[in-house]
Amino acid sequence: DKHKEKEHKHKDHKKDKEREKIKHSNRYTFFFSLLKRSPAAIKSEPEDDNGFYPSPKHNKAPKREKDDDEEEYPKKVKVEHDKKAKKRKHEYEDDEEEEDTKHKKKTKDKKATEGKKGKKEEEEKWKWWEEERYTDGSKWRFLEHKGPVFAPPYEPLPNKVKFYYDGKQMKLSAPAEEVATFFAKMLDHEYTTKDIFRKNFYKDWRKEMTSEEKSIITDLNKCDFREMSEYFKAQSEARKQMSKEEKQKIKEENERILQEYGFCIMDNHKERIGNFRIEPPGLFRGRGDHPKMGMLKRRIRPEDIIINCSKDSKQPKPPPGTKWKEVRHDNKVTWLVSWTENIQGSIKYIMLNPSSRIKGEKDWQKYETARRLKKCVDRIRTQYRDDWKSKEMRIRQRAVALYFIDKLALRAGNEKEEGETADTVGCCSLRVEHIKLYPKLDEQEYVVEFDFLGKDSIRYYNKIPVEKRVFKNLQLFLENKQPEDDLFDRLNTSILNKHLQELMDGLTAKVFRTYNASITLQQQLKELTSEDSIPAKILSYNRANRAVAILCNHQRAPPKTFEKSMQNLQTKIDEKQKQLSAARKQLKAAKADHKASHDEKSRKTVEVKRKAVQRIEEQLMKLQVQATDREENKQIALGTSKLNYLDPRISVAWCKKWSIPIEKIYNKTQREKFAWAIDMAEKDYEF
DNA sequence: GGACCGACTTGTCCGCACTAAC
DNA sequence: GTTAGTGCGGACAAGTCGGTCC
Repeated sequence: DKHKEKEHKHKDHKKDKEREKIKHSNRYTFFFSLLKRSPAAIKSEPEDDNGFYPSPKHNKAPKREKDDDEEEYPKKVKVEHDKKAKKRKHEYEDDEEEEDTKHKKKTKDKKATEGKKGKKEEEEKWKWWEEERYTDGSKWRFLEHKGPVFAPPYEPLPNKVKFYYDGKQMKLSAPAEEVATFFAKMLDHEYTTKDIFRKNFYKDWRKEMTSEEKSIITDLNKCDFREMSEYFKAQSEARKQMSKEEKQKIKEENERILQEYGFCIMDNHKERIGNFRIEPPGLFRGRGDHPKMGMLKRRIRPEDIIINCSKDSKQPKPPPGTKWKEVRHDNKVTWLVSWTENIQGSIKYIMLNPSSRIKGEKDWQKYETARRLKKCVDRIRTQYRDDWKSKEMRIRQRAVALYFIDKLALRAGNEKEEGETADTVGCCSLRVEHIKLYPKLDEQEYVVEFDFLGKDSIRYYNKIPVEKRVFKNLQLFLENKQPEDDLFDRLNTSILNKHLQELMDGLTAKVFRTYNASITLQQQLKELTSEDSIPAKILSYNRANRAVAILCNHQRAPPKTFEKSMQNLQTKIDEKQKQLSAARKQLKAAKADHKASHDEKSRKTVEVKRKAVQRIEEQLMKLQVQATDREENKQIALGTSKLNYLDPRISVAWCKKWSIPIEKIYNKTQREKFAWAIDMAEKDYEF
């Protein structure tokens, strides 16, 4: 627990530093140049969307879409479960005749060779995507779990660890001491020097003090936490030095807890829970310039917990001597446990792991919605272009905002309560101060410069030429406004989403992000992949992935060890190059030798040397590819887009098409999350 | 129509365990 | 066997979006 706290501090400190760096860097424009085809290019070529549909003969997806529509209208469609399931299965098989029988054969053979164990594993892998879904809005019929795992109780400091106030030693009461340790653990970090942090901390700390402590401690600056801090450092060091046996013991204990609390039974299936541990108390550290940083995140007790499970299940027991706040049986929601957090007053949940049916279905549905957008995106684009000319200001604003959301993959931008969170914005909440207009900039006309902090206070900086009409509209929106005024004063996310709902059922602002991300991946893969070695193909994949990450502005702080590891790689490349030239020389010599002697032995030597050169060339190429990939990835995070925006079926299809093992693209967790896609997508899948 | 709430997705970060290299 | 490097997975903050109430 203590260890974790410390880690926290570390994280935040580093984060701050990197943010600052990012703020002053100008790499964005550079990275946009990496995008072979910017979203703008995609936009101006509407023909891309024509003649693009999969042939129904081999593609399973179009059928699935129907299912999706059905789920969109759960109340309207009521079909008997079994019947429908059978029907669907039948359709599925018809559809896949050839491929499917092949597949079946394969799995049969596999089962036969793997024997009993393999069979068992096969059975354990439940293909929920081949089953019927609920159409009545309920999420489950049966739910049983063991409740949450609470944070370990506070362990008071040993007496030898002292706290000093104004130079004098002072023994704190347990509650005050606990909060003090939270601060002590963060001592090395910059934000303990920040005014807001200190102020918030001090205020909340006082609430935990006895009246006597309150009267003595009146100034945070006179508090000396250094001994505490040293103690925790020593503890974490000791933890690292633990013997193998001790570490093994801890691991086993964790595994035991996982087995006991980490799974639930939902509708006849054992499913993995996502986060079954309750967050430990500590000092809140939001991201960016958060007004609540330093506040005390209080300990969650059983009395704060609401349990959700089915009536006929064995209810989880609260710890001895305690009670749950409530036990409810709501099958219209997916969570198992919830509580209200004290910093923002928001509700936190324990839900299932991404590999679960309930999350997977939703994910699949998300991509189906994005695919429906693909079919009507031309119409929508035509319409918003028309709307740029509207007589009504609100319609023009809506149309320009939608253009940004589509072209730049901006987030919707809900309003936020001022003073409650860091000052960040999305599209609808952009302010005048966040954009600059340049009628002409470096050979380009009508350039808009965006500079704002988005989600997680990550800076979005981009200069982008727009169409003349958009530019003129923006000038109009800016008229008579102060920098802190809203750019789109007649628009908010609710208006925008209502409009989008009218354009397409289920359409909201974020669907554009999903759609543009997935379509970009598909296009980039088509463009970049060529008949080449597997590492080169994977580089192409990563580049396509990277184009999406740039589009979505998914950044990361360059890894601490980046420069060093880059250097190491370069050294390796240099060595390989030396090796290569040496090998070539040897080959040349062998050839000359063979020319002179013409005997069998020298011919063989030539062969051997030739192969050696080939092998080294391959190794060198692999290293170079690795270096390129890593360099390009320095400040870009691929994970978020891979996990949340890219239709996994595109990647699966690509792997199948180019005979790349899926493991090269998805790790174990990702394969579990995308099991549905891996199972259903064939090599000709089209998003 | 707007404040507020609830449910759920998206996002970044870091330590640690694992792996590869020596 | 040791060490350096890296990818995974957990933690938890911060978004989106729909619904309700007034």
